[in-house]
Amino acid sequence: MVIQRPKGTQDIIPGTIKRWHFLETQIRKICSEFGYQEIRTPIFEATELFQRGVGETTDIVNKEMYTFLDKGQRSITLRPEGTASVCRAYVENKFYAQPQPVKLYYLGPMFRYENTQAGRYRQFHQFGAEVLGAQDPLVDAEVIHLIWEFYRRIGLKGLEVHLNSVGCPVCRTEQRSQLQYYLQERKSDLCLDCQDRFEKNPMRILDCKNKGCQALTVDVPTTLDTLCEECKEHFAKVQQALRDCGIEYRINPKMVRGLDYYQRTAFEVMAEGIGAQSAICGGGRYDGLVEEIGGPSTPGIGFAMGIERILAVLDKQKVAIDNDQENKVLIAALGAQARQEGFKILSELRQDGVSALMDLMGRGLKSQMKYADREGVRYVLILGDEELAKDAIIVRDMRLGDQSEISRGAIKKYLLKNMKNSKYLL
RNA sequence: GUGGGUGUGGCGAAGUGGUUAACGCACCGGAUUGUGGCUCCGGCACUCGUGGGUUCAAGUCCCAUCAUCCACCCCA
Repeated sequence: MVIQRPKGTQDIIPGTIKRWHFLETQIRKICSEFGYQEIRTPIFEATELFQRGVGETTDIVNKEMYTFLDKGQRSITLRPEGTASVCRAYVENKFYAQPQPVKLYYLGPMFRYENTQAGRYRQFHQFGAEVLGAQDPLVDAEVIHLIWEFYRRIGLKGLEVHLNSVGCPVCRTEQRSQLQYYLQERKSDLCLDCQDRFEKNPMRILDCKNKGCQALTVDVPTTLDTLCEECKEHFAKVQQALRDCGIEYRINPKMVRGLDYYQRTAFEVMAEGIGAQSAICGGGRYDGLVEEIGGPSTPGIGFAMGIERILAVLDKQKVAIDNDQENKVLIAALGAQARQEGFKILSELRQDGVSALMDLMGRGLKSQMKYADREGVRYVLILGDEELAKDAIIVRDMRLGDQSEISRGAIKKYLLKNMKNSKYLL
C-alpha cells in the first residue's frame, strides 16, 4: 500500500508555496517595522511547560497534545502553541535583564491532536508576536494595531475585531462568585460541559455555544461587570488607544478565550466565508504567565494567527498575489553537439543571474517550443547544426512572436538590452 | 470524542450486478522531417481507497478498516 501523509497534515507544493512566501515576507517586514525580533524556539518542549503555561483545564492540554516519552524517559510534547515557549525562552535566556519591553515574533508549525475539518489541521502554522515586560495599555493597542495593519497590507477585508477584558485574579474571584450565585438554581439546565465548568472554570460558561446555555446566560454578570478599578481603567485606556489608531472593534463581554493564562485584554479577529473555523487570530494579555513557569513577575501580551486560515480568506476573497517570475530564457538545442554547447550557454547565463532553462527530456524542437510556452518563457535561444556552423544563435521573442539571428557572443548584450526587468541580470 | 457525506487513471467525472470501465482536462507523440499558444489525429489504467464476505458473476450488494470532506466541541 502507498504510504500517505498523516491525518491532518499537508504537503505545501510548488503551486501554493508562492502564497506562503508572500505572507512570510509581509510578516517579517511588518514585524521589523514595529520593532519585533524573530525568535525560533524548539518544535518540542517538556510537557510540563504546556501543562503549567497553557493550563490543566484547557482542551489543548486535556485532549489535544502530542505527548510521548523519549528514550531518556522524558515526557516531551510537540508544541500546541507558541506563547509558553516564548515565555520560557525569555526566562531561560534572561531577557528580563535587557531593556524592557522585549518584543518577539515567531512563525512556524504547531501541533494539536484534533479531528480535522475546514480550517483545522493537526499540523498547522501560526504567526504570533509577544511583548514581555510592559503593562502599559498602549502596548495592548500596539499589538492589535500590528494585526490590523498586517491584514490591511495583505488585502483582507471585512474582518471583525472582538474585544473584551477578562479581568485579573482579583476580579476573577468576584466574577466567579457572582456567576456561580446567579447560575446556582439553573445549574441543572446547563449542558453537561457547562455543569462541569461550573466549578472548574465558570467563566467559560459565558461563551458556551450551546443554545440552551446561551439563553440562560443572557443577563448574567459578565467579565466586564465585575472588573476591579485598575482593570476598568486599563480597559478604557486600551479602547482610547485603539480609537486613536483608527481601529474598529466590537466589545464582546462574553468572549472568554480557551487558554487559562489570559488576563485583562482578550481579543479575536473573525473572518467570514471560510467555514465554521472563523477565528483567524486570537490573543490577549497574560501578566501571570512568566511567573507561572518559574520566571520573575513579568507582564506580557501577544497574539497568534493561523496561516492556513489567512490563506483560506485570501482565496475566498480572491486576493491576487503577484508573480515575479518573468523574463525566463529557454535554450532549445537540436542534436548532441548543440546540446553540449547549449548547456555551456545555459551555465553562463545562470552565472550572470539570468533565469534560464533547457530541455532535459530530449524533446524535438516543436515540443521544446511548446514547453517554453507553458513555462511562461519570454525568450527561446535556438541552437542547431546550422547555427553551430555559423557560430550564431536564433533568439525568439515568444511574446512578440518574432526572431532574429545573432552571433553567439552577443547573447548577453541582446538580453540585457531587451529584458525590461534587469534585476534578473547582474 | 460524537454525527453525516464521499473515495473510479495526474485532475474532474460517467457507470448501481453481467462481454476489452465512458468522457473531459492534463500529459506524450504526429499532421507542419528546425519553431509555441488554435485545429485535427493518435497514445497513455496490475489493484475501481484497503481487507474480507454474498453471488455462476461485484466498481456496482454486505461487513470491517483507512483516508478525506462537512458539522458539533474547541481553537489558529
